[in-house]
Amino acid sequence: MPELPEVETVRRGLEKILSENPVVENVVLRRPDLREPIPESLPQVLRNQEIVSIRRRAKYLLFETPDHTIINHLGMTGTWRIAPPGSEATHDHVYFNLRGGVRLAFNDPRRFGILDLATREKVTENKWLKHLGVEPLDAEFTAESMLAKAKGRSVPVKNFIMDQKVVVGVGNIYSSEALYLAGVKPQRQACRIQLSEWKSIVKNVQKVLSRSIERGGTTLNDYRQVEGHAGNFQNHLKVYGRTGEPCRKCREPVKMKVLGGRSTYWCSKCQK
DNA sequence: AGTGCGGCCTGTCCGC
DNA sequence: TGCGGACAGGCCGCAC
Repeated sequence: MPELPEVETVRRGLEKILSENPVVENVVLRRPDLREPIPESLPQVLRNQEIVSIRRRAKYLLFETPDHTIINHLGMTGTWRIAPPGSEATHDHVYFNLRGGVRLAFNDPRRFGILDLATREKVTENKWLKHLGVEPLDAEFTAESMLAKAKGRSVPVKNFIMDQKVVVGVGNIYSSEALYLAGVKPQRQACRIQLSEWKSIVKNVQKVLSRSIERGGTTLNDYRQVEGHAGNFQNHLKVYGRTGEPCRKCREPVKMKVLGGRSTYWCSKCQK
């Protein structure tokens, strides 16, 4: 589920809680087999450690102690929440008991999430992080660099901008949304996109991600902010999930087609 | 090397 | 109402 805006929203929620309760007194692993096993050493490594910062890289949350980084991916259905005594839930796989009495719970029904551990000095070599491309909200994400990377790439531009080795954080929802705003058909081959079109795609990827962060992300089913609130950006989606409904600009019914195994939405009149 | 597909899991929804 | 099947926002690894 969660793409960059949802992960960033969760990061901000966790940052608020951890700035007031920074010490993890202990960790409880209730179900350590997520997509890959949670490292057995995690509880002992985190015991009585201070979380000095919580960062985001791509769709990963990075909890940093003085010596270690905890790497967490929400998968499709992962959530963090404050879990007071008595609020235990099915699929609560991990608890962080914070000094001060707050308990954080990681809940993930589909268990596509990731919880991994690295030393801070080796974190960039971690298997989940080492191949990641550029951050879309950073200055290095430019039309010129996308044009260069797309050379020789025949995949649809929509799948290309979802490729985490190219640019991170853009998933199935925001790729369709950004290409709609840019007026570019999602099925066009990446290598055929002109520089002027890349300029619009870059600008609109940044715009849609920023606006979704401002609205606390997109909640379709599972995604929740740490405080339990739904996001709001689902009310601002232009094409995603709107098959057959009128385009908000030209009233043409929105089209849907599976590209690279993922549902893709576009307006056949507004996107060239 | 690049591409496309299967697999990982569970929950929900739709049609019969 | 019950059941089977399709589908869901991610990402890796594998064949071609």
